[in-house]
Amino acid sequence: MLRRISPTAGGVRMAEQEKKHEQSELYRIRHSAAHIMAQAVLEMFPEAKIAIGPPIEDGFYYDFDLPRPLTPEDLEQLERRMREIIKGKHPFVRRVISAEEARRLFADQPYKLELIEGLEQGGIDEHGEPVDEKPEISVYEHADFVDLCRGPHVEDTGQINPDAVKLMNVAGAYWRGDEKRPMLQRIYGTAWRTADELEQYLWKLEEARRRDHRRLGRELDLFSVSEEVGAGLILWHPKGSMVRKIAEDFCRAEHEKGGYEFVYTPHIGKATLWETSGHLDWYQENMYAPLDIEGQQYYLKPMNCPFHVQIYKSQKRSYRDLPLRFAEWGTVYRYERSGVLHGLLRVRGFTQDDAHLFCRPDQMPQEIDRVLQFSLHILRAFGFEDFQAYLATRNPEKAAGSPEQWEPPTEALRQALERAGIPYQVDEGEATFYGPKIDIKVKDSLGREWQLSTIQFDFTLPERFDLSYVGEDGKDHRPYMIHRALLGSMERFMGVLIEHFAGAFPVWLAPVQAVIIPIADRHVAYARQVEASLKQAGLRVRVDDRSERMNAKIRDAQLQKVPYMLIVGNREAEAGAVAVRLRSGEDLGALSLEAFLARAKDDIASHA
RNA sequence: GCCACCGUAGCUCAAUCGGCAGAGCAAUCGCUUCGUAAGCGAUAGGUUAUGGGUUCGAUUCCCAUCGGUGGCUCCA
Repeated sequence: MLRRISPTAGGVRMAEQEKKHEQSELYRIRHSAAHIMAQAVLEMFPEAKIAIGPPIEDGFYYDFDLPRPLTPEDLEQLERRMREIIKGKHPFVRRVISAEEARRLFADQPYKLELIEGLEQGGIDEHGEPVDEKPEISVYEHADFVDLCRGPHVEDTGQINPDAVKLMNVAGAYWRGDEKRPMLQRIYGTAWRTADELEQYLWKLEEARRRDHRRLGRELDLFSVSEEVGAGLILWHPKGSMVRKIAEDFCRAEHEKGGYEFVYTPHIGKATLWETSGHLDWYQENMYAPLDIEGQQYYLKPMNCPFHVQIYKSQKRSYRDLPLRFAEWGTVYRYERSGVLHGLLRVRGFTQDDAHLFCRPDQMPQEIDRVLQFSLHILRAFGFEDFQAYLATRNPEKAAGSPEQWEPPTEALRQALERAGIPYQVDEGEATFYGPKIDIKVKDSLGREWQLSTIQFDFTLPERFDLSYVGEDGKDHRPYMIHRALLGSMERFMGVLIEHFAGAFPVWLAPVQAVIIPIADRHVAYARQVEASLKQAGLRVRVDDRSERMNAKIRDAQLQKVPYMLIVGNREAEAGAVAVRLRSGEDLGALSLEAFLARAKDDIASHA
């Protein structure tokens, strides 16, 4: 899906980039392929109502209102027909027409009529998004198919490579993305310049399937979801827990070095707390029904902030105390509609690496800079190098406080991004109800973007809870508050990590760092000795003492993506050595225990 | 939540038109003791997601519920 993007303050104008993108060959190929597909669909279902069909990242789609659900066989047939149309080399002809004429042309196409309405009035584009100027109405025609469209397209259908087009799948999609409007059938397709590019794209999809954290979660015995426990609730197995624990321990240590203090808070709180915080006003649809405890209503927490605020309020604070940074691996519960749940990436109960920063207004810019840098430091430690930031601004529909109140913090976040020099885009109206925020997305090894860190300014809670500190002047002042999670949630982060590394965690994170493989039973005693000394040195090792052949043990360790396989037989036992095989398949040969340990410690320290 | 598809042994998947539910891997028990990706044999494993209906007969057809997959909407 193409993201709606706004111009950034710094240099690069996104609108221009978008324009350039529209002129690109792939854009025109995909846009044209969408028209050709619509033609094929109309031939199959003359009564079909057509909606919109834009190019998207990696392909295109078109939405239809059809008399019956499409089947995979339909897709094959449509694809064959598309190839025929392509071979016809029909020219695409653009025509600018009046709204009158457009209405006549699309008289039996209600969705098109609605689009024409929007174009005519100006101010609304085909996605229902506001645009500045009133556009002219144009149609593109090829063969016997005419579509309301602003273009651009290829010159004729022959410029599309019939071997580089493929229809992928059918999905439901609301007309104009509005769940109150009709559900249409969306056909997704992909199109490229060459058959080679198509093949590469399909390979990438296959690779993504191979790395799917749900699949690896089962194969590597990391986590599971039990139908009996409930959807969206994660059970962490010992190996997954080990990875998560190491990640958490590392982050805790960094937080302590970074000036944070750890706190623990409960999982439920009284209704009055959530009333004061504003969650019952703004966030109730994501909260679970209250529990009744001796006639009082308690809610399961969807966020940790009100609790941290209470800790702040537990004593009179001086300006000398600030900034205060309270951190907690806080487990929260949020209602998510069943259809959105997805492995570890979208769940109903999750643990945030949460923290709340309380500071004086004059400390604010510095505090934001600091947390931004800290966030990048943590993400880099886990092997992420590519970042993209999003500045989310006030949503007039869903915002506490006045626009004037929002202005300074929004500007502070923007300036912090400028100073940090990471690329960012502005997401208009995407903020939470309590303040503007910066979201940081990382790119994984397949180039996919994942949202992890979030840094959210919060000017409402200090007011709602009447937070104060005593200033130099002896008077009470209102502190600023920043809400932040760096890995985001441990569940989502683990999911991203699994996919990023395809389950082959770097040594420092690997749940089992080395498997010791005795060649025959008589080598088990020596294997145990090796195990003992490596454990002594802090390594996570196991002996595979099953009555299996060495080959089978290597294969199993390999499939479990264990970083080191240490083969021990007569030669090693005599020399006090281990024969080291890496999961890459590389054979390092026999190393003394000391030499192996040095190597392992090196890999661990460098996060390799 | 909505649209489409799906749910058979721990996992991956078979089972013709509605006619006795099967294989590989994993597990268990033996045998085997092996030098860089699967040694051999035997055993066990099922209310075909759950509940209801149609039928002489349902894994197969229908309905409901639960769960999953791909999207939409929403989101850490």
